[in-house]
Amino acid sequence: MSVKQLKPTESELEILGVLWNKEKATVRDVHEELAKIKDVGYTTTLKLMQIMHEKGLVKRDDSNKTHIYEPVVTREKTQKQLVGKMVDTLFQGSPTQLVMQALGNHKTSRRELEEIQKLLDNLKNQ
Amino acid sequence: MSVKQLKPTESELEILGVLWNKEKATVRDVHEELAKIKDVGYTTTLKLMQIMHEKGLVKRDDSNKTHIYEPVVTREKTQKQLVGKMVDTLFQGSPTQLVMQALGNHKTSRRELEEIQKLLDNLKNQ
DNA sequence: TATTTGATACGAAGTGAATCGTACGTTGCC
DNA sequence: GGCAACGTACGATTCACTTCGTATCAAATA
Repeated sequence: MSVKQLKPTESELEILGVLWNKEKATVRDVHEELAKIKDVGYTTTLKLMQIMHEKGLVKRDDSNKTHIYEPVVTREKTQKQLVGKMVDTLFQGSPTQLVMQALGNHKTSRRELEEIQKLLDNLKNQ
Repeated sequence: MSVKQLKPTESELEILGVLWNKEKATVRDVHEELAKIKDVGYTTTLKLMQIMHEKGLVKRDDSNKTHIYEPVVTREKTQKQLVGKMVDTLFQGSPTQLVMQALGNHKTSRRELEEIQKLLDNLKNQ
């Protein structure tokens, strides 16, 4: 059995988002991505990534002066974890309600609707 | 324009969940519900509900000694708000990905699948 | 009436997240 | 060599959330 995964904080999620997209990245890489969308100091990003390392959310190669970070937790696992929590606390345990909410409140392209339809057909035939 | 709705905290969501189900409730009502699922003191629940009142998340009738609380924010608005945030930070802006996640990782009854199918048909025909 | 019960108000402590300044080391020029 | 640039480490602060103890008041009751 693996260690129970702990919930990333809001800021940690932003950093994970960058790491998931880039696969690997330095603190500066991550910071420059974040700087595009929020006003934050370099050492803040550094500190957060160090903390994430302590928590085991990311691993790093520190054999060189400039450390290279990569995510440990996957995007899918994290999505599953947080969606599950949201279903529990906000949708009374009904993922269907969540689906209805998400579908009802966003514009969805025909292409995407077809994709969902395919998954739905699969689920129905089993 | 209305005041921007602020995000309820984890504990506040638990309390809102009770209030949404009961429509109205006293602190004791809420506390007894919460006590079923977590170990917490009465004054803690009281304090939280007072803070929620200050924030405008709930309103209360304090014309009697025992105050009666009811939610100001609706379940639907709150769901929409938090789902929207989750789509942004965890699903790269794609509600479809969230739908696939929710559908793929939970057992869903045929009855519910039909319900989703109905909504999907509606969306397709417009 | 005196006591107990049950309610609100509120201060204060504990905790965790986020932020940043400063110290310090290494590398690469001039 | 000396300086500037760039990197990590880390302490200290601030802020929000959570928790609970204590004070206080009002109502019910013995």
